[in-house]
Amino acid sequence: MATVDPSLVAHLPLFAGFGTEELNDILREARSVRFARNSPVFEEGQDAHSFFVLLHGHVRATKTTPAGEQVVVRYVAPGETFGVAMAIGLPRYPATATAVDDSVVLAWPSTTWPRLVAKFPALATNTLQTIGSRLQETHTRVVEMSTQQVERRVAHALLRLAKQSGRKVEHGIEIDFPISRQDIAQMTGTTLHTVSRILSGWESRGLIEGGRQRIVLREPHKLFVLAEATSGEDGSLERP
Amino acid sequence: MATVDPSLVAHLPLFAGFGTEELNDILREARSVRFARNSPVFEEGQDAHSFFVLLHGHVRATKTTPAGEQVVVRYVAPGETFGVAMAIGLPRYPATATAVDDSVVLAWPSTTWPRLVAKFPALATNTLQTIGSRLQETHTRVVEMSTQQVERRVAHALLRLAKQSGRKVEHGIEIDFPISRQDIAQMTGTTLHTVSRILSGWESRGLIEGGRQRIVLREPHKLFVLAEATSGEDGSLERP
DNA sequence: CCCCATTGTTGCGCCAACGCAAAGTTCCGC
DNA sequence: GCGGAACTTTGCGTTGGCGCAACAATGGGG
Repeated sequence: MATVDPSLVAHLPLFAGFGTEELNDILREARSVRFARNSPVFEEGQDAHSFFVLLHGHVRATKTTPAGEQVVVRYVAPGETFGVAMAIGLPRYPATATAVDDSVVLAWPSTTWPRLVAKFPALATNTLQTIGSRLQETHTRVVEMSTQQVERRVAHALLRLAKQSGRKVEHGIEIDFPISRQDIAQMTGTTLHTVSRILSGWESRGLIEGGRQRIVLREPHKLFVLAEATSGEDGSLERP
Repeated sequence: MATVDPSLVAHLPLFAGFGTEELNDILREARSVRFARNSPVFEEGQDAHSFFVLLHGHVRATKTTPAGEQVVVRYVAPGETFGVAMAIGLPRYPATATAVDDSVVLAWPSTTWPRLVAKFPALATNTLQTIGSRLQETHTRVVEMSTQQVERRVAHALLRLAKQSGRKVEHGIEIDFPISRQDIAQMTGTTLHTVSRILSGWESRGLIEGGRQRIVLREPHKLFVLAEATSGEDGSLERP
């Protein structure tokens, strides 16, 4: 069985502090799997057979409510771990993971986790930090949803996506995977229609450039100002 | 210095799988501290000098926005850990912790964490599970805020508080610590006024019984129905 | 015991955002 | 190259919940 080149993953947070020797030991247990665009990596409620590291592409994690509404939990960028349900004590995946672009992942059977952790305790502390960061981010999201109105939330979402998965293009920064208005709505707790209206507005103001499942930030700084605007009162500009 | 009786904490998730011997080893590093009602345990932005286990009382964790709005991150019940910033790699506390009732905590200097983890790797995995659960809960909250309207969110919040810190009383279940309308507003992302209106409505319907910083659930089941009510009721309509 | 700060209630006007509807646009498979 | 599915835009009417305001009730401190 051909294992993955350790140098490809040595820099990942999950493997911080590991040497080539140990990495090989860990990588031997993994297999690399390809997922075509729009195909599911795993589904909410399935038992958590594997945990993953994304090597290439982008993966979207969503939760579905009993009423059938979907909410985007997060977007996974290359290098990040996902599907670590077992590590946090869940027998089933709490969300659905979908490849939004052709993607390549490393997959470990969940059963290997306890053994790996026993042998390499740093895996647990590294994962603890990763999950901790995610908790922080999710709290930030709660705070935003509690205190900001939709336009600012959308601005924050775009800036975050650009930071995480932005690609420099001629006229600005393009979000490096297909993302629809609907997706953004599900990230920010609003509706497709409201997002569309907001983005249309921004496009006419030259802040962004839109397209089908495509967004380019042309004026990230102006977006940032919009996102951080202290609603208090600073005699700023609104509504042309 | 008198150490804490191991039998008092042996059942806590943080110490799952530990024997008396090991517990004494760990407890020797801690000191027990009392906080009067409404006094701060630590403040957002302070460096994370200690981590804690709540032995008695109740603690509220809040984040404050640049604009000065507060959001309640969670309520800590006896037996839970809090202030574990250092364990998840944060040099400063990401939130403010306030004793909402006279409380007693066990406090370890954050510097002891690495040493304790090195000696007792189970601490890391136990904490990983705890943080994982919190991440789950926070995601649930995001989903609720994204999809449900205020009344249902408030119902959920009350039910959760009752489950976590409810005390059986003659006429129902009372939330076991002082909690204001404002607090509930900050938990659910709405305003004091809206919460007050909702609770007044429920009180006149006999669902709850209110008072100053006091809430008794008289008809938890009816509240539950309200919280879970599938208003739209379809079952399947959407395509990712 | 009384005062006053804190907490809770409620009426009223308003607007951000939703829901519905309908049409336009882009992409993909056949 | 055609047809349909998926995605996007935009107008319009409605409304949940916010903001303001004024008042009432409660309980702790002096």
